[in-house]
Amino acid sequence: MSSTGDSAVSGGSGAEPIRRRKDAQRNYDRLLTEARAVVAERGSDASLEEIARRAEVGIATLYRHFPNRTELIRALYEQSLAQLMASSSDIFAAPSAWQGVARYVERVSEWLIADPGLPSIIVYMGTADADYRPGAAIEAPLAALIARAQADGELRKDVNGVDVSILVTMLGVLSTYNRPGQPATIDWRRQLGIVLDGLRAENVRTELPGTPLDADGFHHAVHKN
Amino acid sequence: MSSTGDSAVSGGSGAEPIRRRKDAQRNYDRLLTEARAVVAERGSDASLEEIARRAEVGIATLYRHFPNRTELIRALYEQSLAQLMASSSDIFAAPSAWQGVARYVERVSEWLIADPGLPSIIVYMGTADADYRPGAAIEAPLAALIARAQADGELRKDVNGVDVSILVTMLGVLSTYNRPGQPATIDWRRQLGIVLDGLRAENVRTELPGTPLDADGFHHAVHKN
DNA sequence: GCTAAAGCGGAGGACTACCTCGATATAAAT
DNA sequence: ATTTATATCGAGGTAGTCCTCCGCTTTAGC
Repeated sequence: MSSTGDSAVSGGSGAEPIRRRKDAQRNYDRLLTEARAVVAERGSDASLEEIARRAEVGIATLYRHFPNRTELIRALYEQSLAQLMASSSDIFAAPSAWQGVARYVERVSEWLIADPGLPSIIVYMGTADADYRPGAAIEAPLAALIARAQADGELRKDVNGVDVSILVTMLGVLSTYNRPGQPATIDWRRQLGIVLDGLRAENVRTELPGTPLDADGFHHAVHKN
Repeated sequence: MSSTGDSAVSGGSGAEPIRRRKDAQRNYDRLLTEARAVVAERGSDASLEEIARRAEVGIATLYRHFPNRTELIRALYEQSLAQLMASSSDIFAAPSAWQGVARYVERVSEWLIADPGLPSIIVYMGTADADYRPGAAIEAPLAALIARAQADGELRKDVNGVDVSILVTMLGVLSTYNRPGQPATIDWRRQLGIVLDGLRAENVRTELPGTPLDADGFHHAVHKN
């Protein structure tokens, strides 16, 4: 689900496809795959030696590819982010703004659910690497999408992009309760349906307390420091 | 918020108030308080030596009171559970079944939010101590309450107690994003409002996929083993 | 095939955590 | 005030982790 032949993408932090010896590339991919699995089980402070063991690679080899834990986690993070970006092209191309919002919630939740290690990875990146703003690229378009959906009278008017993102985060943590091998006992799409119904303008019955958090505040809260 | 003079309750796993020397009781309470704080920060596999350090107590003293990590976590768990039980008497005494459901969601979420360590503690108890069924006492009354709310036409008919409990779990994890000292940036009550609106029978617009999980399945999923 | 660069592996020193043991200190009962 | 059961403390053996150094192996270009 996450390791199927994307060795062309894995590597540099961006566009340059780093040239590596064949065996090195194999070990690099293997390390990344096992790291994802171990981090999913033990969190982002998992033992690097265990990751090397599972990848059947010496500990020094791990350190050759990733000089420190932060770089390893960053590689996992960027690999995942690239996948999200690829699969999210259709969010803003939805037939209606409301459907765009719905797709946003669904796609990002799906993405989080697919990898139980992601919450831990995201928090780690925020603390380790100062000013790392992953969602920056979508913040503005999302706000615009939400404004449109509200103008259309479909999305409730008392929420903003952060409120929606928090709901996504909540849905995403359900991945915690799915065992690695097992076929997912909790069907998060049921809760997704309930949440979506709660977001519709026509369904507003409860007045929400306080005021919505802004993007800065949310970033600060999630990427704790 | 959690350590204010309940030394009469702390101790045994039930009704017997264990007799201890005065200094021993003081250290016991202090250990529990600091353990809760450290577990909130680092999870249930936090360093026992750090807990002892913060409680300004020798490591051997910690082991005298709690022979192993499991007993320490269990003590935290039971202390919290007692608090929940105390504050939840009014759930089933609500004016209407729907309001009872709403109170259930609110009270339990409140309880989870108050202690960021709880999710970790609950999972740990489930794995370490085989067949430990905390919610057992409320399972049946909750199911009855839900049935009534559905019969009243207030709660959507396609959910069961587990669906509601999952939503509570989702709200509860928002505590993760509140820093210990800080005054809580994320206002979970906004998401609570959205979720409650999504639960109202009159607001059903989305058909929920699959079938709800039963209590056994939920217990299995949350208390992983 | 040969060679040089690139990669690999594991030992090892520093650190931290777990848990036990025996010596010392202290609360409380007479 | 004395005694004794209760508690406390930190050293220390074991084990796991982090990260580096350096000798050996393998790939890839000629």
